[in-house]
Amino acid sequence: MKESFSTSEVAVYCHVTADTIRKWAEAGRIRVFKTPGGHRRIRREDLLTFLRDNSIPIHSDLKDEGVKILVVESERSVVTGLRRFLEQARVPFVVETASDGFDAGHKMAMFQPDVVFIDLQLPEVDGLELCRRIKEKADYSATQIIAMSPAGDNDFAMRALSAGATANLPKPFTPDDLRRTLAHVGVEVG
Amino acid sequence: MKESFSTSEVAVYCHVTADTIRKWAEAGRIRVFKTPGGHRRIRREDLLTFLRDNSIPIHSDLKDEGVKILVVESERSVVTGLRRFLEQARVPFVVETASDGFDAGHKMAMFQPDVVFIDLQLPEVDGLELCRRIKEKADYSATQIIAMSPAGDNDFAMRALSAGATANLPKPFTPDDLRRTLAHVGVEVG
DNA sequence: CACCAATGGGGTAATTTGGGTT
DNA sequence: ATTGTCCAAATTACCCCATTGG
Repeated sequence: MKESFSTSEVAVYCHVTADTIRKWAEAGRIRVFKTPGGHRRIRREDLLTFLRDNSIPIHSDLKDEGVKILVVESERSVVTGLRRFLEQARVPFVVETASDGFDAGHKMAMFQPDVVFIDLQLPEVDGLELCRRIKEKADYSATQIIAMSPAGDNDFAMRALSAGATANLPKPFTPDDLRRTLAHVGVEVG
Repeated sequence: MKESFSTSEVAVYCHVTADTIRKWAEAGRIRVFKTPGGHRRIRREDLLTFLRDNSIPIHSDLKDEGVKILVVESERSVVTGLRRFLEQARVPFVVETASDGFDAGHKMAMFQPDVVFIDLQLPEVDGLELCRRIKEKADYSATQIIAMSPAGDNDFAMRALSAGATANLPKPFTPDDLRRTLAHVGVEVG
């Protein structure tokens, strides 16, 4: 996530030109610091404050509400467990769900999750194929996939990893399984 | 693509003067936000909503380069026929394809098509379910769905319409079938 | 070191606002 | 009731070119 912006970048978010941002900075309307050479930089935090103070719509690129997690499953069992765990661990997060291929594709595009949980035993959709589909898109090369296969089925787990999953989570899982798996995909827990 | 406009720019699209836009903004009729200096800005999205709500013709500058069409099928037969037809008819268009539910959902979100062709005999996906999934999202209430069922199968065609399709296109189809169907979903041909 | 798109400074032009009126 | 017009003051956009940043 970008932590600071130049005047012209801020200009886009504010729907004005870079010159106007310059004026605002000179007038002290927006908080700014300068590089040794004199170029202005605006911190993300300061930009957000400014946008909020002036009721200017905030583009989703600027928001940071925590880890974005998409759960693809048919029941709601994983979501509830995940929610409880992350709340207790005080990890900021947003969870969305999808129950079929269409929803999964739609949410991937709209929500741009950091982590995707995929139940490999979905009734309608081939979970392994879903892993491949996500990973084959360059935009999602950084997206972490956690495949969920029945506990004990090692073969299934291996196939998930070769289909593009970063980690495998047995199902059902303990809080400790979850902690370990999330840590493995780079989500700081506790 | 411009993402926001000043009052005078909006005035042109609405066929009134900038002062009138100002009044509309004050009256809360059109969604607006202000720069710190007090100048009004209207987001493209909000302008389009306003124009649609008031049945004001939408200038092509506000749209992108032609009718956006998404074709959901497994072979490439429909796309090639469609391309040839639209080129010959000199209708500006952009076509994208999807071959499964995931792709369809992803392209719907990224591409935001005006018209979606759905082959009801897809091997992996239930085309009727796809129609319902698209139509149940409020964002796509204006999206036109053209279902494609085997010629002669009236029952199939009827089910497609009740699932949310605007029109049915027999498969295989003639250029005239295509012209009629496109006209029916509001694409001006010839 | 050299490149080149981006930025700053300062001056000027064009738009926009708000309020009152037609 | 809605829209178009007028005005001065304020705000924003545009322009040139030396400097900076990646």
